[in-house]
Amino acid sequence: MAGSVNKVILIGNLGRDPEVRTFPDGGKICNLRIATSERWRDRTSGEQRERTEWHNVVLRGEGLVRVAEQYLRKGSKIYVEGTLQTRKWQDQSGQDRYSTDVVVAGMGGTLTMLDGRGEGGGGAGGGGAAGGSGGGYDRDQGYGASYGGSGSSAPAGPSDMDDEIPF
Amino acid sequence: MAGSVNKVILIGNLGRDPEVRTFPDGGKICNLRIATSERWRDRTSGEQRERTEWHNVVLRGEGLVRVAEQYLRKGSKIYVEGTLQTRKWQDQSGQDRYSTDVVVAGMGGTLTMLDGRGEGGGGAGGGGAAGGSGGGYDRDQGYGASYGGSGSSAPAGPSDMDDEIPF
Amino acid sequence: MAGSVNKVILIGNLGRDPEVRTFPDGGKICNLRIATSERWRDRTSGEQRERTEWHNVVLRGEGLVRVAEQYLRKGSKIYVEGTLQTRKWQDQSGQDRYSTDVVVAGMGGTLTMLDGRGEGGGGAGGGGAAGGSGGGYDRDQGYGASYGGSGSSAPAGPSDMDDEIPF
Amino acid sequence: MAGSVNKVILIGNLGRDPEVRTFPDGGKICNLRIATSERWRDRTSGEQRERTEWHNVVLRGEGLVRVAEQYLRKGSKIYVEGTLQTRKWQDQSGQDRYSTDVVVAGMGGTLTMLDGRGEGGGGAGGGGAAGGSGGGYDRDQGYGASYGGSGSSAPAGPSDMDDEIPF
DNA sequence: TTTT
DNA sequence: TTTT
Repeated sequence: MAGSVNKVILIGNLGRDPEVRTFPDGGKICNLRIATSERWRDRTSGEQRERTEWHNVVLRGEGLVRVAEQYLRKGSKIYVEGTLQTRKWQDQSGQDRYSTDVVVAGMGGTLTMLDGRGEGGGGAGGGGAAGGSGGGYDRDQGYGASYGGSGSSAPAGPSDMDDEIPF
Repeated sequence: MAGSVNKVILIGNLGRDPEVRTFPDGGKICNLRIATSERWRDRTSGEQRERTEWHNVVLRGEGLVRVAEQYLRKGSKIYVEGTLQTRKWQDQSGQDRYSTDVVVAGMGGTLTMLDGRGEGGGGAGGGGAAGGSGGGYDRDQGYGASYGGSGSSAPAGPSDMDDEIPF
Repeated sequence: MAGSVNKVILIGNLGRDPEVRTFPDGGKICNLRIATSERWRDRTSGEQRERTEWHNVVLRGEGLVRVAEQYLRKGSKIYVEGTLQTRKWQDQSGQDRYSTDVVVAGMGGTLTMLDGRGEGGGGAGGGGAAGGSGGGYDRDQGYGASYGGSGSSAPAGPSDMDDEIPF
Repeated sequence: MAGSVNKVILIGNLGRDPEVRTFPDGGKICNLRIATSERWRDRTSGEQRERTEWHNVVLRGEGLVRVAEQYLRKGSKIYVEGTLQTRKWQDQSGQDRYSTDVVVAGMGGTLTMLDGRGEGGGGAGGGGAAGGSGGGYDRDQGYGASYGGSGSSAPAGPSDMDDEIPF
């Protein structure tokens, strides 16, 4: 089906430090846990209510992962743009289970830090944008999934084999 | 946490007819199953690849539900804007399970039909927008979640006279 | 044309304090000047480049204007979601001129403050969200254009009890 | 300012055929004129109102331009995602003038056709997505700005020199 | 289970 | 100038 769009935009804070996983082939992904919350006044009781939602975010692509490792910490506030993906897995008893992630990768993926100057909870150092640099993870808006370097002009460099990666 | 955003934008087709549930208090919700798909050319093999993603969409609010009942059918192409929500439930064995939905409701929720002229598979009739219906489910962009009830069907309260305001 | 979408999402900083205009009928709008900037590395020279874009943002609706007056200052970082609107006017010589604004109003409009805790440059005080107010400018996500007045401050009509509904 | 976002999302119809401009260096851009419209019921009069907004959209990057040339026609319905850019120019009398465009290019830019099957008004032929074409303008979602070919790993291939191009 |  |  051409003509489809699958886009998620989140602004929230990390509930814990980023978790990076390295695969045998050297590929890496990074898992983030992001909280968003909404507040509203209850129509009937007039009380203030709040609800926090937790999101599993997966960063793919060396540039995005490196930025996360260097600058993000528990508490960091970020903007991410990615796609919704539900993956199937099996629990110990062999039953099918499903988990839905926000995958930030490739051309449509974006990660932007919103903390004043790269603090967060740990001391990510650096600052808003690319900071260090040398890496080329600067782009359109904030850090983009621009794992440029290597000449990989494809949308999603190392993630071509995503299908095979049991992240 | 103020300062958060939780937004999902999908354009896709319904995999089946909308399913409406009515609650004891008369409230209704509507469940949609929407497919999005992405295509890309594999970098190494050069082959065309495709992956379809299925999304659970929940419409809340009488206006949205009515529009879905009247106009949407299996195959309908729509634009929806909503929020990500993961809910917890228990399976037969009492185990915790989680499901993630795209909830279209309230002020940030939008549903817009993208089919040429309100067909779909069944014969939704009508067309693009809500049409008459006297319901006031017309808004900013397409059908909005404007269960304003009280007659407040206008886009922006005091701005009804925007045309006249030389801002 | 049903089936259209006109949406702008900006995250940036105010270039100056908000400017509020009051109309004879008591209505108010607020003009903001927001900067976004992109950075990229020039492909040929390898130099770091930056380009700043300035946006005219118009807030309509008493809730949004009040929030801006109270909490926003030059330097404040905000998220806004609105629509693109180009208006025509005439310069002194009677020539047609056009200006394009991002209008934040109505149901699709959102303004969220992203500063740590409601500072900005002046001392907006308060914090992230609507603060006390009793005004109902709290909503789905951050401050919404919820000039509902009449008591309809809830996110989604019948879904007030969503927590209890096992949908 | 790191940490900024500048994003426009439009769904609308072309008011006329795409207009392609070729530069001395062989680079191309394509200008589109897209209509979006909103409908609402006037709160006081109860009358149905409608307002159409016209947007100038600029496609940059050979892939996007080629897709536009091949498949888009007056009347085509499309989804575009781009950034807001205001450019300054001088009229005959030497006065500064400004125009605001939605620029679709680079990594954040997306163009997706929403017409049933690639019709439009002329006979764009083909269909929804890029289809054959051997061009590789298929990506994440619909046609992406995947000016792959030439090994240009940069966000916006030929647009590196955008600053210099008086488009 | 949709669409192309 | 598009669309409904």
